[in-house]
Amino acid sequence: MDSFQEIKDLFHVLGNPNRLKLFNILMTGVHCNCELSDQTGMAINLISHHLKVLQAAGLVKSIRGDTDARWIYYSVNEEKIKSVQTEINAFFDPERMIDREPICPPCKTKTKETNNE
Amino acid sequence: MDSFQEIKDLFHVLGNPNRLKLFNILMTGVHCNCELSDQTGMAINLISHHLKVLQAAGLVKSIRGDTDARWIYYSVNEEKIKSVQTEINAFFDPERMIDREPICPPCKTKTKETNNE
DNA sequence: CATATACTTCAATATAGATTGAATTATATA
DNA sequence: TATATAATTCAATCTATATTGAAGTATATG
Repeated sequence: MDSFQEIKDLFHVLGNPNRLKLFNILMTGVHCNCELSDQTGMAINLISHHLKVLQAAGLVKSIRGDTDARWIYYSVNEEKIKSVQTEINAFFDPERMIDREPICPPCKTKTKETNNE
Repeated sequence: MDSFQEIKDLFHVLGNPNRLKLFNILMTGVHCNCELSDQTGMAINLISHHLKVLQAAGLVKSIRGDTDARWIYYSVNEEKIKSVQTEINAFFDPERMIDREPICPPCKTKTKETNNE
């Protein structure tokens, strides 16, 4: 997948405020479902839905509890976070900027000529 | 404005694929409206709308042409980009992660106790 | 001043996807 | 095995906002 596509997916997934809120909590460490519910006030099934999207994007992972497998613990995928940082820094890199002249007049003129013939 | 709010706004604004596409082009330098239209295939009024949102978020700025003031040239706000980079690196900083124990069992037990009394 | 060009604004519609409540699945425990 | 708990899935609805076409504004030019 090209890097623009990855950036696009990232922004799309984290563009939702509730999803971002959940991800932000997970960035501070492992949390169980009930903690996420307590801290956000979101319905449990809604949390479940958003975590699934975050997981599908590779940003988050989950493991079942070892003492009680009904509980599920969520955390960020640290490898993915690293690559996200790299990608995003490249995306916002001011070095991408080129000192250019917009070609506005030429492209319009061309159109005009074509129409006038 | 707190930094989470800024991150939230950023992701919301760039969460739209067309807006991201426009911003991505502007990251490579100044462009006129017609170039943006050529490169994206988007309707001119739609471009105008999205640029306005990008501008309201402080990400993009525009100036009218000096030879012909009908033309408008768009570019990214470099100062803003710098602060965005800083904020976003802080947001994704793995150092935020704390090695903690989810408190799932306690919080449920507490609820149960309260209900049983 | 009238017409053309570049762009924006407005109002209406379309659409993706967020949210909700109910049903379902997985695990644990009496 | 029956019941309770934790979480997910499903189907239906709601909502924000993207998109479209038409009208409006600003600037330029004959």
